[in-house]
Amino acid sequence: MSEESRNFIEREIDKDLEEGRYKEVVTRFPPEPNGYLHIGHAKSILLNYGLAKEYGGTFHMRFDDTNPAKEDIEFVESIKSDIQWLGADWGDHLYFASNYFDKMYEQAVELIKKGLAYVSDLSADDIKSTRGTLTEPGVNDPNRDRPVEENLRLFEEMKEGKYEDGALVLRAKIDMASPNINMRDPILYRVAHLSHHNTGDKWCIYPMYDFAHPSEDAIEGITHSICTLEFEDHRPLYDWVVENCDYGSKPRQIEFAKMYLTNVVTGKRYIKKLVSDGIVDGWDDPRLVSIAGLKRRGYTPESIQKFVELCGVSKSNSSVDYAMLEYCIREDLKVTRPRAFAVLRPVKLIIDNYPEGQSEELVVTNNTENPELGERTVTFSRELYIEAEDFMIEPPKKYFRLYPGNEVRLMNAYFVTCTSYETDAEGNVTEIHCTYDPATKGGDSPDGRKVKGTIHWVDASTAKKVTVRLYENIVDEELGVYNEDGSLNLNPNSLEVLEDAYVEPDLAEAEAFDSYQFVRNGFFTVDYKDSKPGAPVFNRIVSLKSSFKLK
RNA sequence: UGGGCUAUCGCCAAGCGGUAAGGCACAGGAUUUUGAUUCCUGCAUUCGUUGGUUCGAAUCCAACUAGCCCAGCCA
Repeated sequence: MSEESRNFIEREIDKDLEEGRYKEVVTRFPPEPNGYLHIGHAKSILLNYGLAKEYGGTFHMRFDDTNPAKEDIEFVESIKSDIQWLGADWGDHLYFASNYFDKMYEQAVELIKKGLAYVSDLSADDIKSTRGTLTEPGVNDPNRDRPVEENLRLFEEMKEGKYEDGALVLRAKIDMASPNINMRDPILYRVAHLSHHNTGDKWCIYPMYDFAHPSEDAIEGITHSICTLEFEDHRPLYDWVVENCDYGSKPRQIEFAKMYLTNVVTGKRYIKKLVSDGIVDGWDDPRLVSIAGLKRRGYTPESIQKFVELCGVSKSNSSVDYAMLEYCIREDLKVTRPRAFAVLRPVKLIIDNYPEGQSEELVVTNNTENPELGERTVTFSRELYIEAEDFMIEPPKKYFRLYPGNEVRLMNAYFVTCTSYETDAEGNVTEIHCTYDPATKGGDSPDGRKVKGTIHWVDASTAKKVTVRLYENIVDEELGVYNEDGSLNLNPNSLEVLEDAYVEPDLAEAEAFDSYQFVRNGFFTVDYKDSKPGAPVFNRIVSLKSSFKLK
């Protein structure tokens, strides 16, 4: 209700529209297909998509595939599906930078004709050494004044494959003394005899980012090219290309700060190593913050959309508290998913005064906050499983769950009073005995008697045994994933597998990605990778905000 | 050190010359058949620092300070 405040990008766009610089808004998300998308990309995707939608404009999906050395078709598909899953719909606006190679080549030729670009035979080392430093200007390339005709001939020969990789490059003629290093005659094209996933062997010269990106934007009629802060220094060059080439449209670049998250591994280098070392089981391991990982962990697109919204957009480097992401998924799942009983660390509860062999059915509400989620029937009988932590032999102060002599409510069922318990040789509780009050069916006492504790349970005669995985973020970034000597510095609690958890029988038939709130245990989803009908694996998406902790 | 950018509560973030929004986190309290949720309440006399302009500044000016980015034939 109070979103009158517009971020700085919206304000810029408003101004552009008012002043008539643009008539519409066209944005794009331009990943290079060289890896998987992570939570940071989600911000860029949703920002670009959201802006287009907000202004009734168009959103383009474009692969910035100008460097075959680093790219792979494998990533094209994964990126597309991640973006689709996130909810950014590009309609039929799917593009590949490589499809513009002809147009870019034409414009490069035009630049040569205008005397704004030249072919250089300097080696990579020479180009580097003549570029100057942060404080000293560079010196002019000896090829700088090569006649236009000769430049044209050489550039065409570059295209025809007459030169080895690295032999020649096309440079823009700008200013070797510019304080902005990007403007010191940047390279526009390099020779690379590489086969491209889209254009095959058609090209052996490829455009550099600084020439390709503004070209792509202009060709597609992008109005607002929104990118991250590190490209701020490139904007003068972006504008130079837009001004000096004739693509028929003039996009403008606006930069925003990347998003970082606390308490997660974001470094691509680390993640790659974790994957290749087999520490995690792929790019979609639920402990990672890749889009695929978050999806497998059970995060919903809606929760990520909300997260991005909540974080906002600015130009100051920031690192968002991971708790914010957890808040968003709780907020979403809380009212959209049914709540069910699951006992993660079971201990048997026997109701001594409940007739042996008897069983009854209880109707319970799936989500007390959202009646639309309906009701279900659960069975109740003499032997149940309850959470081991819901019973203590010697309770501390303020513990109001089960202990000898205490009465609690079995949620949706009856009041029970603990009468005795049994332990094994090590003193672990193996069995708890109690008596129930038949008059309290449903969980209310007709005599108005109150109990302080309510615990959840499953019927031992019908419950299904399942595997539950409790994930933590894989590591505290400050500790580093790997130590300097290469040894692993892994959070020992990053994955805990519980083999003998029990759930209500219906949950054993759950479909992949179904998610549930397990009463007092948090939010879980069925893992699509490992689950089989009748023996699902549940991943914990997020735990509840807090629970009773012993001192 | 040259250039570019940023600095508002533990973490995000509004604010754009008229006297510090909001969210997360946290802490109290109330309700509760999830120690969850919900519901109240509290949480920056102060906006990186120091000066200046002004009746009035987080907002304008100046000088400092700190952090991030740039010297790939990567994007």
